[in-house]
Amino acid sequence: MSNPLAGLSVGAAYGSARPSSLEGPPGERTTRVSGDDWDLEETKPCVEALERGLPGFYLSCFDMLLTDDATWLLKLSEASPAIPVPVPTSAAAAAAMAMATEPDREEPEQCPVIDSQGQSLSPGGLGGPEEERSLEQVQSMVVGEVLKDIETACKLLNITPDPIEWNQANVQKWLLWTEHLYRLPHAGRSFQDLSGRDLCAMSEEDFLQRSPQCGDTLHAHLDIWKSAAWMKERCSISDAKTTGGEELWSEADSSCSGQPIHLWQFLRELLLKPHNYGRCIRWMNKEKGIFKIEDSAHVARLWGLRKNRPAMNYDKLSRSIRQYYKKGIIRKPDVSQRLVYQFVHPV
DNA sequence: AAGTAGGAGGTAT
DNA sequence: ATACCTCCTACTT
Repeated sequence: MSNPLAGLSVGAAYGSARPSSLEGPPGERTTRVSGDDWDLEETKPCVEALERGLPGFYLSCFDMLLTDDATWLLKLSEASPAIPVPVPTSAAAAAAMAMATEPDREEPEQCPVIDSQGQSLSPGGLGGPEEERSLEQVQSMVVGEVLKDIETACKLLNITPDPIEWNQANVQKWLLWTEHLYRLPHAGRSFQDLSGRDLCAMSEEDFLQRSPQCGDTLHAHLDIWKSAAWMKERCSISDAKTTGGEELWSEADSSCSGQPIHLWQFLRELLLKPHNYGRCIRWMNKEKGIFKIEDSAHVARLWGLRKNRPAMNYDKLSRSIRQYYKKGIIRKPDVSQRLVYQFVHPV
């Protein structure tokens, strides 16, 4: 309950943390293009290492990311002097998350999940509960490490965590940083004239257009930052809630209720936080409950994150919305517009 | 191309 | 049974 990250799914990033028997449901109709993206090698040892106290959790991928080449630092220092040496503690986790958040790249049918809805704070019993608990530890640890990394990067680059606030120079710094961290070819020039807001509005295709080699990777990493901003917001809200008591948020936020969240609740949560999600979903007429999905892919991704469904997309999300027509929860407004829906019972 | 609509079969609780 | 998730076809914008 006080865990601000309960209900947050980073399970996708650790796709194979569950036994392989869960790898895919029987009877699925399409072939899984490639499961490799969802299998972090040596996950099991990693989890075990975690349980033992963790040092070197990310080591298998970490050494690859370390480098003594510091030329990038020189470039960066032009913009922000006196920078400490960065230590990307959770670079591997971030990379894994990048894969997970990248929308529909390969559409894995189903990947094993860490169910973050299960409020399994049950005392460490045997077998199942124990495993559940350790998976939760993994989850929150990954989230924590990713947030920490981003915080470090922010201090280092002197930029804000939320990409939307970046100016052109900030964007360049972030690009340089990301390119260095993940050894990507330089593409900064292709993004020269863009603010953070521009960047956030760009689809993966836009990224690829500007940088065919690594546009997809950059887009995925930006997604991590966006998601992190989202998580951070949740944290602060949760903290505020525990100190401040029950108010408006508690009614809207279902992440603490223990019940699996419904899609309509989730959409309303997003709508109630325009500061964070106004870019992807917003009220057109709050009184009438009419809202517009501005960025269908992003909303779908958020929903997939929340439900541990990495293969979620707008096609599926919208199908679920359409199931609400019959139930009288959501409908199309009288004047039907693309991506515009209406709550039948607005609050 | 992306969105809309709804059938059909599947999973998880 | 409920609430999706996934896949699909047909149609519209």
